[in-house]
Order: sequence, then structure tokens, then C-alpha cells
Amino acid sequence: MPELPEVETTLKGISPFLKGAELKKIVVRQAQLRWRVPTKKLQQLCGNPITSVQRRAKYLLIESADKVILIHLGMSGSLRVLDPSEAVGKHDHIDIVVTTKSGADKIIRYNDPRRFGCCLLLDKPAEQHKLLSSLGPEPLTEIFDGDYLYQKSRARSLSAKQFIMDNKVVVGVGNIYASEALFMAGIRPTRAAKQISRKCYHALADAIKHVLSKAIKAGGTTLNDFSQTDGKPGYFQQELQVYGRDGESCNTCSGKIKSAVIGQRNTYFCTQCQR
DNA sequence: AGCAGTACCTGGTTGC
DNA sequence: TGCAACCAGGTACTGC
Repeated sequence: MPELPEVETTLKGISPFLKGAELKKIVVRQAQLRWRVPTKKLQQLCGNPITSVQRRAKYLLIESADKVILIHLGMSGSLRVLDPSEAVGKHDHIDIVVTTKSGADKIIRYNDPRRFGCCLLLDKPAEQHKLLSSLGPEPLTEIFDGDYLYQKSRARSLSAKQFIMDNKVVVGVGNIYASEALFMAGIRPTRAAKQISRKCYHALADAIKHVLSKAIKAGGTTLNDFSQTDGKPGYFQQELQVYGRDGESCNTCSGKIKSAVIGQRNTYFCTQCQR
């Protein structure tokens, strides 16, 4: 499941091939993703150079001419860089064929079994688009810290876990990392956001940064495992302290790990460490 | 405005 | 063994 680290890894994977490249051909085999893929408008971009490739939250933004191609991997999507001869497989919905700087053709192939992802075309500036305009800060920047979370949470009665998974608060914290970060910070996920102290929010902001940057460093491994086996990221599984460990004992205090559904999402925590 | 609930989709797992 | 029901996951949307 692509979380922020996987999207960041994907960005690093495709960037070298897209920088200085030209759009050659776009093939859409399945246009019905989360939203309909604007096939014709995308194809009209062919012949133009790609001017930048960026990530914002879990969105990938590929700029060409006066447009921006926005891609979200949903929960089961992936992008691979392939040679033009590569056979098309199941759920290979979109090919973005480019002529790279060196003159060779490559396919950026979008695969998404569950079709929760999207591929849209935005006008510039992309940040004004509805999907991007109200997003909170990136978790790995300086302005995201304990003071910021404390301030933002004062009027919020929802749980701490739902609060940090809110895209308007901070982007890129998915279900797995939310549980992990709250564990690391010693905060019970059910606690109301507005009742958490400034001190605890400092610990939480640090935990989010720590968990995400650690995962980004391991990103390659995760991505490979994911795209090949469609299983849970092998590398993370051994790193996870609470997620999916319902009924097992805590690595820190040997208390029991419990699960609860919070905001329709399974959540895991240690009843001893997290108060 | 904030929040709960719903929808989208399909492969894998569980239950009968 | 086969089939149905359920679950996971991110996020935009609806309606209170």
C-alpha cells in the first residue's frame, strides 16, 4: 500500500527518466479509475518536453507545456519504468511513453488492481486545484512541529489518530504510520486531539518525522516487495511495533497490544505505553 | 465549521 | 469444493 515513503520512492525512480525527456505517446487501456482519465487531453500533450517532476502529499505532479499530469497511486497502484517491448499485464491501465534525454524510449507504466488511484490533467498553477489547495504541510518540513499540531488541535474534539490522518492538518500520514507514530509518542489513539498537551504533540511530531523518514530510507525495498508480491511491505513488517500485532505483547513494556476501530479504520496500540 | 458516514474497487481470506 | 460475505486501504464527497 503506497504511503508517503512509497510515493517518494516512486518519484525517485521515475525522475531520472523524465527529466529532460519528451512525451511521445500516452496509452490508456482502462480510463475508469477513481475518476475518468482524460485520455484525449493527455494525448494532446505529446511532443512536448517534461519540465518538472514533483511530489505533493501522495500526489505525483508531472509538468509539461502549460499543464500538470497528476497521478495518485490510491492504495494498490504502482509505476514502473519499462522498455517499450515489455508485455502488457493485468491492471496495466496507463502507459506514458517518453523519449529520454539519451534518446531511448521508456514506458512509465501505471498498474492499479483496485483502481483507487487517479490520473488527471490540471491547469497551472497546480496548487490552486481543488485536490491540492487545502492540503496541510509536508510532515518532513520545519513548519511541521509540535507547536503547529498543538495550535491546530485546540478546537478539535475528534481522536488524536483521526486528527493526524486529516490531510488538512498534515499530509502523508496513513493508517499504518498513524498507529506507529502514536505508539512511539506514547499517546492513546482514542484521546481527543484538543486534550493533548503541547509536550505530547512535540513527541508526536518527532515520531511522525522519525517513522516516515526511516521508511523513506527503506523505501526501495518496500516498493519492490509490494509490486512483485502484492503483499505487505516485507521490510516494514519487522519494523512495525503495533500495527497488525493485535493480541501480541509490546516490545517495550511487555504489555498487551490491542486493536480498536477508530473512524472506520483498524487501529493498534499498547494499553500500557500509550495513555 | 467540524465530524460521521459513505462510496469507490478487487484480490485475498474467512465462513458456511 | 464452491460460493458468498467480508475486509483492506486513501480520500473526496454528502449530509447532519
